[in-house]
Amino acid sequence: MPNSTVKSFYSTTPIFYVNDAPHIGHAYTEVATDVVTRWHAQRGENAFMLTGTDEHGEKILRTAAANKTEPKDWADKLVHDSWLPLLDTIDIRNSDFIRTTEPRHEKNVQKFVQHLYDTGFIYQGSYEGNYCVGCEEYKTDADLLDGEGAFEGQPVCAIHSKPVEKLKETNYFFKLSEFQQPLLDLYSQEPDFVAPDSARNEVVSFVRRGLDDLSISRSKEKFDWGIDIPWDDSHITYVWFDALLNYITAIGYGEDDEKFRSLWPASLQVVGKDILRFHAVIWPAMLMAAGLPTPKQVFGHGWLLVGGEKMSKSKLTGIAPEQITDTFGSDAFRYYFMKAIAFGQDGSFSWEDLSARYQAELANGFGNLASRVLAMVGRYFDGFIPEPGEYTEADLAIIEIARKATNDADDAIERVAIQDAITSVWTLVDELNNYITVSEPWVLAKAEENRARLGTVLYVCAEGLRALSVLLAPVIPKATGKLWAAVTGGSLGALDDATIASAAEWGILPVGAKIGELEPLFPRIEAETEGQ
RNA sequence: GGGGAGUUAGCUCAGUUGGUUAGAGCAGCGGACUCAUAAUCCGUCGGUCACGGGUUCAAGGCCCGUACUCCCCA
Repeated sequence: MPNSTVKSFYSTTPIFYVNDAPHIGHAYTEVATDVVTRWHAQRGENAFMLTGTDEHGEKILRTAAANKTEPKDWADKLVHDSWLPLLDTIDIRNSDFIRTTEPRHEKNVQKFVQHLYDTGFIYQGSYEGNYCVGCEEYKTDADLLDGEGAFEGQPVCAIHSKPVEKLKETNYFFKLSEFQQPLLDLYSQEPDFVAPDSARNEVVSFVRRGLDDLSISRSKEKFDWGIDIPWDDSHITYVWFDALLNYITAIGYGEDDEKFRSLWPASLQVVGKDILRFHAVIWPAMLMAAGLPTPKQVFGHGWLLVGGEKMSKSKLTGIAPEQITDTFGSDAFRYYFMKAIAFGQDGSFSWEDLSARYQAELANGFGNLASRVLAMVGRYFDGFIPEPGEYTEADLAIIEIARKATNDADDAIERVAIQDAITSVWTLVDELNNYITVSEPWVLAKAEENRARLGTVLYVCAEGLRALSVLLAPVIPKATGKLWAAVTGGSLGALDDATIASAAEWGILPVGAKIGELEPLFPRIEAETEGQ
């Protein structure tokens, strides 16, 4: 429901290459984008998150053939068997899911390409080079190695170790070279366009060295699984050119101007650092050529390292997200990767660390806090939220911490510093646990004259839980949903409707509300050797 | 060959523009407490900030070099 008076926040993830097997790297990108987007939604903004699948290209055509099926059927199967389930596994709340084989995409990619052709940014040329089918791109000599074994004497792709094919074709080229200066201007005028700084530095130095025009078509003689070049049906669009355009075709480019204008330019486009160049160089150049605004920010995040190495299926360290969620749940998955790793830097994953943080932070820190507070409200006040009396210094300190945690976390999200945001929120978890110990409600409960004080202490605790439900909802939506339901007892409506700002306010929980039951949010996990 | 990032307590990491005795969490050790998922709270142990030079009144932070790790480009 686009509303012009409400700020919009449009975020994107890269689209999954449909042939890949989902692993925690994919899930990591999705979760990060989802957390930031949910936070903006919780602020009351018109938040829209896009993800999807990239389904064109020679490799998919070949895989489909190897599986004795049509490429579209093959992609259908993978989307439904792998990618949609992945989003469910890690609790992603995307607003839309674009597939590059959908008419809304194909048709409007053609419009875009035609527009660039008409305005002279695309021209015909010829290209000769060594093509690697695995990479789906031409390789320079430096990318090639001498073949070994069966491929003795042939140049092979350094990545795939398979022979490259010598190809010469007439192609259409995008005048990327004309955008060197405009891109450099963009980077300097909008320093946050590429983040973090390390990524920005790489991009800037790359563009400073000059840009070559980019081949954006492939002859159908080779394969024809792609989008036709509209004025020349002997060519199809190069997969990357096709794929990048998903970010605008999904939101109405070419056919729904109102929707498109309400969301574009994107606020945040999250990518892994391996594909940063496509998103921070080629993509903005394409948009400039078409006269469209560039996204506010392209954020390149780091790799997940397993045992010190980049995780990949070929190194057999690829980990399927369900391996983690089956044992720990989706909330723990989301929390762990967001809290343990500085977003933007490489980070190491280990089962030991995951397990330790689950136990120490989620079960003992947060989950147990919820249990002890609700148990005391139940035991001492029959489950009714007590009335607070006059606040002492200790109470006011908690109120202030809730306010500060909210503001600090909000600032951190603005910088896409997800880890910092959670750390800020966690100060409230820790301080509440501390507050309870110091306030000793179980001692107060022993003497009737302390009844008022006991009520105040537990009201402060309950309000703290209310604030935490809101602040942690973007990260651990399932657990906070249960906690919210229990602590408000339905007195404050839906958690989704509670704004971030309300977490910084005090005294919102109605006195006399009946709390609900709460099962342990993060039950202890006995087996410590899971995940082999 | 060119460029970028990194190397800080057993582990994972913070350390703004250089400025008092280098921090956190976890793990370890000692204690307190019992509302709670044997949870919580307090205290404590622990670092020649990769190595070698240099600039400075002052460097984990700046400069030069070396080693190792990773990434991008050619």
